[in-house]
Amino acid sequence: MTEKKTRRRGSALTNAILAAAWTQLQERGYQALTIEGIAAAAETTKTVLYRRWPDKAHLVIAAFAKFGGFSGYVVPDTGTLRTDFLALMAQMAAFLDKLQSETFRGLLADRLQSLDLGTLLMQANQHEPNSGLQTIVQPLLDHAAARGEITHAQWPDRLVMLPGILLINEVITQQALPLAARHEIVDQILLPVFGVAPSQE
Amino acid sequence: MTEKKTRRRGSALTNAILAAAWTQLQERGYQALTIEGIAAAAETTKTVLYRRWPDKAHLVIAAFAKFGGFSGYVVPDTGTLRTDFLALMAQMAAFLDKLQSETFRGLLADRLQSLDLGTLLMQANQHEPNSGLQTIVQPLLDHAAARGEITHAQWPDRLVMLPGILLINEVITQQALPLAARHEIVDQILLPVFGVAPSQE
DNA sequence: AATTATAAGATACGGCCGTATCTAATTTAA
DNA sequence: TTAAATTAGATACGGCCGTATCTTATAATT
Repeated sequence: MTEKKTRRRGSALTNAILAAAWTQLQERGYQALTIEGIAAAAETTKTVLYRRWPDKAHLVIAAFAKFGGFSGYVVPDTGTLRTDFLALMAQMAAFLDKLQSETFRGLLADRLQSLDLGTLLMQANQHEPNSGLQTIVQPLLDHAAARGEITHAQWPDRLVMLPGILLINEVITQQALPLAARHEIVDQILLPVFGVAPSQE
Repeated sequence: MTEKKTRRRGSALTNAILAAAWTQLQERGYQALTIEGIAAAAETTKTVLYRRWPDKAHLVIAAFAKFGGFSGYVVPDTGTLRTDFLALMAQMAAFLDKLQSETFRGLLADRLQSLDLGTLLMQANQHEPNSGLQTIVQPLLDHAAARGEITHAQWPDRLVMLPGILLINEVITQQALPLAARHEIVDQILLPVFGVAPSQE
C-alpha cells in the first residue's frame, strides 16, 4: 500500500510546502494559486500553511527566495562600470524572461495585471494620459531649460517618470517620505540624472 | 416614507459608487474594503460594480483618480530646478501624509503590509539581509572605485538599491526589460547617479 | 518507559469574491 | 404611445480565504 503514516514536521514539512508552492507557481501562475491547492499538493492542510505564512504573497516570496531569487547571479567584472551594469541588467532580463515564461505563463499569463494598490498606483501614474505626474514635471523641466540650468527640456519618458517611481518605491518600502529622504532623492538622483551638479551636500 | 423608487443610471450611478468607494476607503482603509460593502454604501448591488470595474483595485484607482490624485498639485516655480524639485517632493509628502492619515489609518493602518507580488518583491529586495541585489551591486561598485572610475565605493542604500527599483518598476509597468531599456537605464540614470559620464549615447 | 509538550492533521464556520441568471425599471426608437 | 433595447436590481451559486477547534501523532522530558 502507499500509505505513509509518518508525519513530517518542522523544516522538512516547510521545505515540502515551499517546493509544492514553487511547482504550483510554475504550473498555474501566481493569480491562480490557492493556499488550499498548495496544501493539497504538499499533502498537508492549509492550517499548516497558515501557521507559517500570513498569506499567499508571503508564501510565494518564501518559495521565490528559496528556489528562484538572485541565487544564480554572478558578479560581472568586465572592466568598466558601464559594461558591468549592462551585464547585470542582462542577467536580470534573462531571469525575468525565465520567470515570465516558466512561472507566469501557464494559460493565465496576462493576469500579471491584477496586482495591488501600490502596484496599480504605479501603473496609473505612468499610463494615465495627462492626469499623471508628468504634467507637473514637464513644465518644471521647461523652466529649467529656459533658464539654462539644463541643456534641454525633452527627456525620455523614463526620466520624466523617475520622480514618481522613486516616490512610490519610497512609499511602499518605507511608508513615509520624510524631508531627509526628499533631499537625498533630489540631490543624489534627480539632479545628477538631469545633468545638474548639486550645489551643496 | 423614505422610499425612492427612481433608479440611478449611467454616470450618475457611477459617480455615486465612486463617492461611496472613496468614503469607505477613508473610513476603513484599503485592505478592509469589500466590493459588497461599497455597493451597500452606494445603495446598489455588487453586480452593478462588476459591470464597471474588474476588481477592487481598479475601482479604488478610479475613485482615487476622481477624488484624490494629483489634482491639487501646483507647478513649483521657485527659480532653480533644485528647489523646484524639492517643492514638488514636499507636495508629494504632504499628499502622502494626507492619504495615510485619512485613508490608511482607520483602525487598520498597519495592513499597508499585505500587498501583492510585485510590491512584495520590492520589499523583499530591500529588506532582505544579504540575499538581495546589493550583494551584487556593492562589489561592482567596489571594483569601479578601485579602478578610479568612481570617486568612492560607499553610497547611500537608496543608490545601491536603485537598479532593483528601476528593474521592478520596469517589470510592473512594461512587463519586459528589453535591451534598449537596459541601455537607457544604465546610460541615462545609473551612470549619472554614480558620477560617471556616459561614453556614447 | 511513562508523562508532558509540541505540532500536524482534520473539520467546520462565516465572509467575501466573482459569475450567472432572472426581474423590473428606464430610456430610446418606431 | 407603444414596442424594443438597455441597464439596474435581486438573488443564488461554487470557490477560496482565514480562523477556530478538536483529535492524534511525534518529540522532549523525567
